[in-house]
Amino acid sequence: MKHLESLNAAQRRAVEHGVREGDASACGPLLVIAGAGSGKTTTLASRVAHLILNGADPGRILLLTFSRRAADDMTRRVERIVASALAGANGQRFRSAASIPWSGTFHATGARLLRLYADRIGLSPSFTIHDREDAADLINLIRHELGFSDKATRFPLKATCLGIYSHAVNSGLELPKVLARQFPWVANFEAELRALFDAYVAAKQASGVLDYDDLLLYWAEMMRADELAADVQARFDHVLVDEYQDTNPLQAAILKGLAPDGRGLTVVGDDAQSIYGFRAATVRNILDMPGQFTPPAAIVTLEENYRSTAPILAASNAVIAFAAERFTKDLRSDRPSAQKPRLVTVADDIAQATCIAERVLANREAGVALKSQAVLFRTSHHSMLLELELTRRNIPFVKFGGLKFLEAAHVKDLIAILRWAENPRDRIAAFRVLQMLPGIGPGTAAKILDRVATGGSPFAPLVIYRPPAAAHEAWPDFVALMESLNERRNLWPAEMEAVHTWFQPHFEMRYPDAAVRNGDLEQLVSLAGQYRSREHFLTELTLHPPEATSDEAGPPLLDEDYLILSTIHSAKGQEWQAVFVLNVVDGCIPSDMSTGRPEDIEEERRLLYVAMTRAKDELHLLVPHRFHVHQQARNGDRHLYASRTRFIPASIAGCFEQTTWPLRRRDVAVAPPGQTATLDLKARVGGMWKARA
DNA sequence: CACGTTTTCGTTTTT
DNA sequence: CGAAAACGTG
Repeated sequence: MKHLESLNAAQRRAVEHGVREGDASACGPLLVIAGAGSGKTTTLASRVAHLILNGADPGRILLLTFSRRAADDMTRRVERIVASALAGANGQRFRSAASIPWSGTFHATGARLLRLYADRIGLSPSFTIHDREDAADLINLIRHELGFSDKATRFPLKATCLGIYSHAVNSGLELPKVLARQFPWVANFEAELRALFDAYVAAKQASGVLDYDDLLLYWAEMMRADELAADVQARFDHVLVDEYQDTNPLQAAILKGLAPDGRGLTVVGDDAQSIYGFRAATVRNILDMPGQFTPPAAIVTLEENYRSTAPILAASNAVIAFAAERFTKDLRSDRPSAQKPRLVTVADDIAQATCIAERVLANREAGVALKSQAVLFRTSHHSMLLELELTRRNIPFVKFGGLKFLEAAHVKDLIAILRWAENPRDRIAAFRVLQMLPGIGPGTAAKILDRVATGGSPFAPLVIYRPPAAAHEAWPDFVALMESLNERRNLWPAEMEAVHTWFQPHFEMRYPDAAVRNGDLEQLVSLAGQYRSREHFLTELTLHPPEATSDEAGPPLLDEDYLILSTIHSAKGQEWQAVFVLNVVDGCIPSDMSTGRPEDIEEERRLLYVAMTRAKDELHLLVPHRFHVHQQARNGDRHLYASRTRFIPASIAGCFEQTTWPLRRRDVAVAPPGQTATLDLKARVGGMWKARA
């Protein structure tokens, strides 16, 4: 068949596993270990297409991916492969027939199934979903109610509490173990935390609300109930999971429930790219997968790298070779190149930004579009200075990761109104909404909330409520809005317009910089038009928040050219011709936050490996010797010195071409590759007086 | 009890 | 430095 011709032998084995001519019904479990750039997406998409072409029903395939983007990408490819395999015949008809209705992240799929089965598991089908911030706010509320916020006790903050809870749920470990392993400094609060979590679960249930972890937890519980489990299993003939190295024990349990005997199960991943340990992901999932079944799952390993040049791959392999545990073999490339990846020493973080801006522009002159170049970094704020420099030079860019659009207070305000209307029991949404009115604070809001009924007309009691004097004027309009939303007097997305109109004056009153923030609201309103219903809009937005932010007002046009800025985590699965990695320095990679335990260090090493293996032709690792500490008084000039990351010791420095920037003829002549660069004092001294932002 | 001002504190990655 | 907690005032 045509779609198999372009695959190599291993890829082909993975694609064809268990499929006989015209019969895809008897596939045993399959594990595909897919090294970076080994054509993983192509292979997985080809397998799905192959299943369909051999009679599998696309509607009975479940495709679990790591992100929404990966899901979309995958389904597009499947459609294309199927269509082209049938070209000339009835390809057009197949294109739509090949779309995969059940594809998405674990969380989104969980939400969808839970809504479907809501009345059978005692959930309201109009449950709303708390994002990280909402969940933390609810925990905080309880933390205060239980009196854990006394100043003397130094009880963990809301985000830490939620982190502990989340880790316990996702890892399936007992609380003491979680505390000992991940949060030793608060281990003495075990009893209090237990009480807090108990009350937190009760509060969520009383509010008709699920948090991210619940989407997995309830799904997993559902798969433990025989009758429901059988029902869900019967929906799917094939279950395929991408990026399996970044799943956690809870997700593994769900998978086991979906395919207890492994029939129709395919998982794909690379243990060397496991970088979500902080979310309780564990490589054990992928390593132990084959042995879960009798007979054990078949294993196919993809080791041919089609992405990077040989020198880039050699350097990446050298970095990962130091990993404490390694399970896959080194990757091979057949793309020779004379150019080694560059290890560029710069004076400080300002020089780093200048260096990249110039190099990016030079590349573009040489014909490499901005879109084919990416700057990667460990943490979101590492790109701050670069963003300033790019803006100064009018170089357009889009930044992935460190999502801020949905976290903006005014955006959350608007969404909270919709969410409260959707689920009148959602306390956190209600709290937020009520306090937007003048004269209403936490106390009054709580009082009002007790009056909101759960029955047929939940907002009716508000009509007769007498608000504090300051809120008197705004009250009738507000109640009218909530009632109209509850009764769905306007169709979606007209509802959104109504909410926006009501919110506008309060918004202007509340935020002194309303003019600046207004664009976000308009964007939100126009975004609403893209969703079929209020529920769909709310769910999608919390589960798949817009992942990119741009330096320009609106989202960049598709045909525009822009540079990619991304956290390494968000760069997963992607590739670019030229890749720049910022701050390849101890304290940044590895982050000084996670140098405590050996496992943390190992994950940071894999992070660098992931960053490096994104590059096709050109890779620059930047090593600033000095950077400004960001936590200081305005105009401060405190800075600290850093040294090259421990993951690139002298013994493998020969894999890189070492340069300094700005490049001087002298440096090129004096420092042969493989030797540590000489200290560039001039650049340092010169850098001292450079204008700072 | 709301709301403005002062003080303290911590500080990644994301569904 | 910025967010969140603590404090003080009307």
